Amino acid sequence: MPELPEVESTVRALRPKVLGQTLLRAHALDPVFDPVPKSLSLPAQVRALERRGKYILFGLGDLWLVVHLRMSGRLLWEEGQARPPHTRLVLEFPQGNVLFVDVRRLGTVEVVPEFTEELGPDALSDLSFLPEALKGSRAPIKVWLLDQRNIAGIGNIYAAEILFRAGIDPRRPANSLGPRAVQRLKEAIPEVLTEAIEALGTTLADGAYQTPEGEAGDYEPWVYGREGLPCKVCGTPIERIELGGRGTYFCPRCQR
DNA sequence: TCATCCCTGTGG
DNA sequence: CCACAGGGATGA
Repeated sequence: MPELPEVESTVRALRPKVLGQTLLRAHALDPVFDPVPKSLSLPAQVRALERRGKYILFGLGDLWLVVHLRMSGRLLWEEGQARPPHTRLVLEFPQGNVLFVDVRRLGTVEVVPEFTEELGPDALSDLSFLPEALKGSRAPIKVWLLDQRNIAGIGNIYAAEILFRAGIDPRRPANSLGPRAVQRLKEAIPEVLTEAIEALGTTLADGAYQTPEGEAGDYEPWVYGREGLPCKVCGTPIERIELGGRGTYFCPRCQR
């Protein structure tokens, strides 16, 4: 589910709840996360809450509690005793709890002294590296955008949305993009991601994603998940192909 | 660079 | 029943 806009929305909603607050206890409801409470020295004050790509980092004393939501994870803020199905980990604060909920159990929570993931520049940072970086790869541009070592934060929904906005066929090799296409891509990335953050992300029909306070995201994809439906710009049916093992949606007329 | 796997649920 | 799902690690 969660890509940069959903993760950023999650962090923004949680920051005022937990920044500077004291994590009193951590409680694993899934044996996979038993090591987490043990490896923390509690109570500890939350000195930072940050997003790096799609990772969420809680700064706790000298340690980082690192969360990756993968496909179906989410963090909820719960002031009562409610424990939704598939709650895996509870972080207890004086005024409420942060719940890590994850149906598919692909998400990860780790405690580390240092964050060492090898991530490319954040998708919302300065993108002037793009032209040179793209020259070095023959991978389809959509596959390139999904590789977090190239650029961090873009996932399957927004890769499709960004390439639609930029008018680029997702199958084109990265190194085949001319200067004008690269420029459009460079502009489309922050435009799409910023709009999605303002909408609090994308909540698909299954309703799996919600903000920590239970709100749905309002972003409405132009192409993602719209196979066979008319392109909102030109009316041509949206196509679905497979790229890099993932479903890939695009408008064959608007994207070349 | 690809398929495969991790895991669970839903929809066709 | 099978296909597919917002992500990513792994090994061939």
